[in-house]
Amino acid sequence: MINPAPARPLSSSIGDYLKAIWTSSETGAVSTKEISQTLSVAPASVTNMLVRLQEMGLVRYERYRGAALTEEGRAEALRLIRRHRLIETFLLEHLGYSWQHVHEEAERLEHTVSDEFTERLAEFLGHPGHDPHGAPIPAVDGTLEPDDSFPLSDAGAGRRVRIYKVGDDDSMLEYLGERGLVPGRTLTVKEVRELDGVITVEDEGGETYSFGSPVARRVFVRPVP
Amino acid sequence: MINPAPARPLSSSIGDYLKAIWTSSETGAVSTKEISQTLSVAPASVTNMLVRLQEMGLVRYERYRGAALTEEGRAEALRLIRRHRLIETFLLEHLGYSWQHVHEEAERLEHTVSDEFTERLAEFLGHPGHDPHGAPIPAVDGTLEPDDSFPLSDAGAGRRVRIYKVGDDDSMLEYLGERGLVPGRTLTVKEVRELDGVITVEDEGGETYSFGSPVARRVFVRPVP
DNA sequence: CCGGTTTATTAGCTTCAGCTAAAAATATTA
DNA sequence: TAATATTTTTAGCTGAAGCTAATAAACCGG
Repeated sequence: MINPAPARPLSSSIGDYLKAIWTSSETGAVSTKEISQTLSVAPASVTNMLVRLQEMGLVRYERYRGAALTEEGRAEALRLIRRHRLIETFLLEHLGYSWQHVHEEAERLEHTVSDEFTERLAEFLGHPGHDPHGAPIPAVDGTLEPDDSFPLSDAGAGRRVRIYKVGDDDSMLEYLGERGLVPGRTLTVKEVRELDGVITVEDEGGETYSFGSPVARRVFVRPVP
Repeated sequence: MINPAPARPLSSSIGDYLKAIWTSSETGAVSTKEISQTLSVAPASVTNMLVRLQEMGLVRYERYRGAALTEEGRAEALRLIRRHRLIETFLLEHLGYSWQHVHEEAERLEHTVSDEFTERLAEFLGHPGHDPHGAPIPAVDGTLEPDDSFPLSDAGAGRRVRIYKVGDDDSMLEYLGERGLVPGRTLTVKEVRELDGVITVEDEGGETYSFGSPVARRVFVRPVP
């Protein structure tokens, strides 16, 4: 069975939990506190919800030990992320949204929209593989392109890299967008200054730019062969 | 103040009540029963909600006497209807939805979408004045084109009429759409049979069609000068 | 104008998803 | 390792928005 719709439609907050867990679960289990912070919800509420999510089979959870998604939970999270990214793409490319406003709107819409809407939208958009931040869009069958990118701040001097995606922090996006730091751009790292982490890069036209580490940590790149 | 956004975002069920009241309020106050049926909700729940809606200033309500929208309630209802019809237009014209599926999706989306989304979508669609059923789309300032159409079943023999809108009953829409009974079409009424209410019309190409009264009551027309 | 039918309301309960405050478990550090 | 700090859980509450069952008002036919 590929990507079966959940029996009962999941409430929007359930989806928020799944996404939050998915996002911060690169390293195993996720703590109550972490979830509570991502969702701006009291820790006690998180505990509560985790118990329920476990009963629903979406999460594995052990008291005082944190939570992780089950296969089913992961599938549901990826479905939401697919929706989110497709919707973002639509808002940015067709409705002229600014990067600042997209995220919030997409966040709300992704919980409301049906599978039919999602797939028709995908069709309308020409089945994009990435959203405009460069983040890969999970496929209908729950497949997600492996992500081997790393922060620009970790690239050594002399490296040639291509921007893969940019973090989706609202104010940062605007800043990066204005400077043309968008996915697909190829840069050569000229210098990484030990002292303060300032990194200097050169674009294809020979222009050079310098960024502090807060920026460099939010621009993800991959090596260019 | 033109169309002020409500202080707190209204929950989706509140919107459902407002729309339900608006829709069945051509003749003054709306009864608890009527609302209860439109929304498939127990009468007791309706009473409950009406009290709250009154406290919020969206509805005028007197025990045992029914409810009517206040100016504020009406404005909110029209805002939702504007959203609904714009969304329907998008789903039908750009995502290739069938008339059957549009309504449900639009119903859910209209509660989620922001004003910004609505207006950007209106822009994207070229600020249409009517949705694809022919129903007028309320303007941003809450203005709604007066509707002087009447059911085809009430048009006397010999009348020349233009289809203005078609009822949005799901199965009916498909039926009508297949026969090209869409808004804008001009027809001449040839005969209205007393006995069973069957009405025979001729289109501009000289083709004739006959419809029983269930259909004829759902096709709204205006006289053609 | 009285009695029955229909429609509305009240009272009291349920579920969801949050909250606070207090208690318990785990982690850290002196 | 003991004391302190941090994190997590438990217990119990809140507010929406629904529900049922019982009661009350309004309407209607004889």
